[in-house]
Amino acid sequence: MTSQPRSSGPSRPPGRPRDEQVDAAILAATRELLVEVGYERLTMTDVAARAEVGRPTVYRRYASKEALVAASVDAVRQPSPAPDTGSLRGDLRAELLPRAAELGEPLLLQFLAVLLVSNAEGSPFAQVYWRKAVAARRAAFGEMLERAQLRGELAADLDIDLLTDLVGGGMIYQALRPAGVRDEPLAQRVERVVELVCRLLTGVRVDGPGS
Amino acid sequence: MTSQPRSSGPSRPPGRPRDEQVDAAILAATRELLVEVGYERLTMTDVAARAEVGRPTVYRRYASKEALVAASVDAVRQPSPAPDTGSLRGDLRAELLPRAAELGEPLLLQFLAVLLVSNAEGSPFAQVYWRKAVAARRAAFGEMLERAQLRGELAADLDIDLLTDLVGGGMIYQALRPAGVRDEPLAQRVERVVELVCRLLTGVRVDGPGS
Amino acid sequence: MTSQPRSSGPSRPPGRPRDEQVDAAILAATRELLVEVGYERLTMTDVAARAEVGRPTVYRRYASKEALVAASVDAVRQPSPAPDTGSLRGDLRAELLPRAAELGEPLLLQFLAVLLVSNAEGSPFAQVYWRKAVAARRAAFGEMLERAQLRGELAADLDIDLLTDLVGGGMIYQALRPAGVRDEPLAQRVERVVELVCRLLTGVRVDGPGS
Amino acid sequence: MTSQPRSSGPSRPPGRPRDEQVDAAILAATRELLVEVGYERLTMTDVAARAEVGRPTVYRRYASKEALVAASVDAVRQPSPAPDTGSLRGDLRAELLPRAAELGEPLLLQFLAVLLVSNAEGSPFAQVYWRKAVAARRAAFGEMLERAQLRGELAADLDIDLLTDLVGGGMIYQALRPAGVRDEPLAQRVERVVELVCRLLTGVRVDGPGS
DNA sequence: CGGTAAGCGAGACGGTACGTCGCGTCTTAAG
DNA sequence: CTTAAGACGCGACGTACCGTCTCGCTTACCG
Repeated sequence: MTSQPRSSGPSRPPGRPRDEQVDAAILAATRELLVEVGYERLTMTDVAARAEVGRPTVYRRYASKEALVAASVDAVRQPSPAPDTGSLRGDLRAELLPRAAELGEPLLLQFLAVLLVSNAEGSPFAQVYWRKAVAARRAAFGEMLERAQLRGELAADLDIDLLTDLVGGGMIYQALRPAGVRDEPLAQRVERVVELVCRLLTGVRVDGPGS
Repeated sequence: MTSQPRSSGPSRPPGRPRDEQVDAAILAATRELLVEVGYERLTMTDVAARAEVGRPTVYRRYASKEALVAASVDAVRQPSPAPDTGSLRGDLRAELLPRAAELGEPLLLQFLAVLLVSNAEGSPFAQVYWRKAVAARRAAFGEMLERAQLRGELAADLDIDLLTDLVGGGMIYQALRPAGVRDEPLAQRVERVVELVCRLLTGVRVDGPGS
Repeated sequence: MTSQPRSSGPSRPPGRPRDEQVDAAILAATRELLVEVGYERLTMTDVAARAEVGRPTVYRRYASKEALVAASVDAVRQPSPAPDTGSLRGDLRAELLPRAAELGEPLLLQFLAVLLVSNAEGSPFAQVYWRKAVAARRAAFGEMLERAQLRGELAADLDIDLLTDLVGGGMIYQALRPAGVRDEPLAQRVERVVELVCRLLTGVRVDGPGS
Repeated sequence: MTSQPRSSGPSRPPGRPRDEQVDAAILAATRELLVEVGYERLTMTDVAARAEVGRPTVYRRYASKEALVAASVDAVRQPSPAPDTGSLRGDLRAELLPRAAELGEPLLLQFLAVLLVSNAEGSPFAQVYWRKAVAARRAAFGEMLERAQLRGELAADLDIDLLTDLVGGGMIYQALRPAGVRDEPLAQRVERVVELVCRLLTGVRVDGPGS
């Protein structure tokens, strides 16, 4: 395969090609350090050292620390389709519980924080990531809710985008509460949030509509 | 008797007391710069320069950038009691709309981001702030909901703490969405979230489950 | 004695008089630290602390570190008359050997170095001290040599000022050679220098002028 | 064969080599500032600025101000052989007058002072320099005197090492006397010292002891 | 198969912020 | 008016990290 006759295509650029193992090592090192020390205390020098790579080799791939971190986290997210279990309750659980598990991973949590800080500082990277990764998830969630509306499980005039924000915010909020303040495991807490959301969305009925 | 050391009382410590104008100038400079350049690009040197103060004078008060920022924002929050308008809907609006206005201020937004980053990095400062500032707000909100439960406006078995998370997360989420992604003014968007929350909490039942 | 009726005289200035014990403590602390850590590493804070005195109390007496050091060393030198033993050799020994002993004291050595550095930097303090302390010693030495000339022990046309430089430089040079380079005790070495000076000044006569 | 590491030889270390122009610029800047403001007022920041170099670049080469100054002066001294004119008088003049000229240069003077201060503070740098630079000069001077002894111009039993100290001290003393105290140019004064030394060493006997 | 263009590890470079320390001045309260 | 205590403005210190550069070497392709 090495002497493949060009086949056609964009005709690989001249010179030595980039080492893919280096690519992987850099991203892995970044993720590890991100979890271990956090964004602020992560240094390019440390990343290069852990990846057993020269510092310029990192910069050849990513122009800045911010870009490196973005890429390292981006690479870890894999898309998954919106669940379709047939019931709103089932869909919600199928969608949100895995999401909660992800939030429990320190890497994603860390990244979330970075995203927010960068965002607040007007970084372009935040917007890019938001549109790319967050928007997809939101769209899936939205479809899920629309199906529930079609089935009549959910009030048809509820603003789905708004609802998505509410549920998403509620979920993320759990993960961002400092560990020392939380009194129960994240997973359990999130489970209860999911239950609450189900109750609210399917129409609470406090003491009957009769009054 | 003349040399009696005032017996009890706080009896100021010896030496020149700290200049309160300096205190104020440092906090003001920090807030300004936080808004102008953001947390990462804020430097102690710049803070000192803007406050027209020596750098060690800043460090005398705050051991680190993190502590400085925490204090600067902390000083800006003033407590307000939970509203009591007599109806859940009125209370929610009275409580949440001012909160939304605060979120619109770049300073608080910036601080929120810092809080999250610091938190993820295991900083003690995040926990302290959380307990001090956030917890008070949450308690007020909780009382508000409890009154609604007593009045029968809200299902008595709803977990108020959970509900608080959900609403709080939904609110904050609005503020943290990158400006470029938002399509309507923050205030207007939040108003709609409040409406949505009202509908959910008071038991939606738009067209009945029957149809 | 405390209630002495003013006696008369220049009518003591108003207010609390300066504490003379403080004066002494400051100078003593300075000398100790000068010997222990040297001029560069000596700090006003340390001096004040060791003297158990506030820092401004030091500054009230001495405007700068340089002035403090000058005063501290100055206070240790006491004048002594030029010896007059009747012979050049006796006078030289009587004058130079005590001087050598002084050079052995770390304090004076340290001060000498400071004097030189300050001098090279054009400090006024160096000149003042030079004129005050060094000049007196030089004058005494000069008188000694003049008496020797009158007695005919010393060539009458020798430039005494020049001779003083030569002998003085030779003496100081001994003290300034780094301890690690010296191979015999300072006192012994200086004794031999004195002997050499005596031989040279009284007119060496190698193998007769006849040739 | 292609990857053979050159077998023996110095074989440059990996990485970018140090910029020799930077080396030179730093030393030059140091010398200039040393002359302009003196040792105490010389700052690493100023050196770096004048050399148009980052501050860390200076620290990469010299761990401290002391080491920097040592190197900067060290680089300026070039060895010269002991003169051999055939007569003690000629040799003395040939050796000492150039030395006096050097002493007239502010740089060397400044350095001399630093040497002394550092020495008194127990710095290793002083001893190193002493052994390296001073010892060589002393040896040359000693050889010169030995030749004079062999020729019978100088008493054979004079201790040459001691004599070297005496003459050296006398010379340096001239340079270190504060400029404001000196009344004639350094060069002229030194010339007279040389003359005096010649008279003393060759056995003074101006008008005989008889008169 | 030798040339050439790029990748690579290493590390120096200019710049900038950090957090500390010392200087010399000031502002308190106590005497 | 002196004293002890200590805050203040200033500015240097030595360190760390950023992002760029320059080395000598290696690795692929391309003629």
